Amino acid sequence: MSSTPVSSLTLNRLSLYLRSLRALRAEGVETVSSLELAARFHLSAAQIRKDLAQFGEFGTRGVGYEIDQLIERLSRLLGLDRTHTILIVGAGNLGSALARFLSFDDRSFRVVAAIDNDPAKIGRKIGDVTIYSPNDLAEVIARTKAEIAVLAVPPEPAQEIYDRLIAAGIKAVLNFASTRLSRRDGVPTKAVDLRIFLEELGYQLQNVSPTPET
Amino acid sequence: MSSTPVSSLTLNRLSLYLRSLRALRAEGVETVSSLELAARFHLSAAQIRKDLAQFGEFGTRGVGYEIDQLIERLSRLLGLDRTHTILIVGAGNLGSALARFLSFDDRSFRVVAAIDNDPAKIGRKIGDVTIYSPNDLAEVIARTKAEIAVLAVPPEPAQEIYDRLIAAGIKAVLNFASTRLSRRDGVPTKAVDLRIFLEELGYQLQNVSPTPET
DNA sequence: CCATGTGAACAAATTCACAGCA
DNA sequence: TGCTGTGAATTTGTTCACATGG
Repeated sequence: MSSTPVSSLTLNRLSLYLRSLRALRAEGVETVSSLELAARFHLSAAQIRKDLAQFGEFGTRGVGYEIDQLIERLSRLLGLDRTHTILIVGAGNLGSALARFLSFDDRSFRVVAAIDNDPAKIGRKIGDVTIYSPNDLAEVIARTKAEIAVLAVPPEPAQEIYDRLIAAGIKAVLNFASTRLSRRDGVPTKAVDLRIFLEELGYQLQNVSPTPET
Repeated sequence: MSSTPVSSLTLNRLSLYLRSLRALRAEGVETVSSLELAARFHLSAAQIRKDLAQFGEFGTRGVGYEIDQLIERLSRLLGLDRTHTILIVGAGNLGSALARFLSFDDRSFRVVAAIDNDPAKIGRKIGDVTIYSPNDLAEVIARTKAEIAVLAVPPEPAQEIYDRLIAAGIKAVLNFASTRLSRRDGVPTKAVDLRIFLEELGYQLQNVSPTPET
């Protein structure tokens, strides 16, 4: 099915385009050109066209893009037309916040369970989400059909837990632990390292006014 | 002072190198070559050398890098040798979690205050961090000398709050609101969009086993 | 002799500019 | 006519390979 492997950068922009398009639709706009979209949301027109063109011809020359249709197509492309189930691993401060935060109001993502090794937490709930013991990991994943694990545990046990998650059938991992995981082939894994973002800002702060970064 | 503007990519790798070096130092290692560092932490040796060389000659040929010295220099470079003060803006789920989570045990970053517009929260604390009213924004920033704002508010008011923060003297912003901010020149601003990370994984999940991304 | 530091080759991503179609 | 879709040019980032110096 897939022709060229799509880069992370492109994918992230598609999410952005989708969000922008939804905003326009909410305003009742029906058609938009790459130029309008770019001007409105601080993007690059040429890039929008390049990104979209990778997946087929979405627009009509001389007119632009039909918004509803483009939203529909991008949603399908990103897999947002079905629900992805999320398992929160580590119900500390960050894990709990993510459990609530990622309970978006839409149909694309749903937090189905949480795991924590603190006996005091097991059986309790974060909003609608129940916390289970690591002992029940495999059972919980099987029962809830959790696909994506959000790893919010300390760095030390992260690798071991990662391996166990994959052994138990998890299909993708979003890793908030500040440690480099050796990744399992075929399991998309994305690292989000909050400390590194801060350090980048720390650097920029010292260096008066060089080009601010994204 | 600064010669070439340093890319975000390079900067983020420097943070990674620093972390790796600290791990080595904790093991009592005193000297390391780019090759050893690369092998140990799944990095590229040539890239380590290129990245470091941007900032002067750090190593000695035939030997490698003296770990303590390199840690010292990288810390200084990234501005980690002094404390950066953080203001949490929005004390909802995410903001509160970040307030706790970013209270690292080291000297580089310190959360000094939080802001929220919910009257019920004002005056209360998240760990050691007191929550203040948006009305006191300027006063709080002046008193605490907060440099970095961590924006964890809903998308709608994000732009307005961002502008107010900068008017009140904030020097850098880490933005967790899922909205594109029009940024103020000279104020480093970094967006962290959790939704987009998930959507990327959502895409990869559909597309069986193409190259997993970082 | 050995690992750094670096120019030169390569690869990836972005921007330009225009041909071609509605 | 106007905007898409795209090859070509450019810029940015990474890897290679080696001369240089401790």
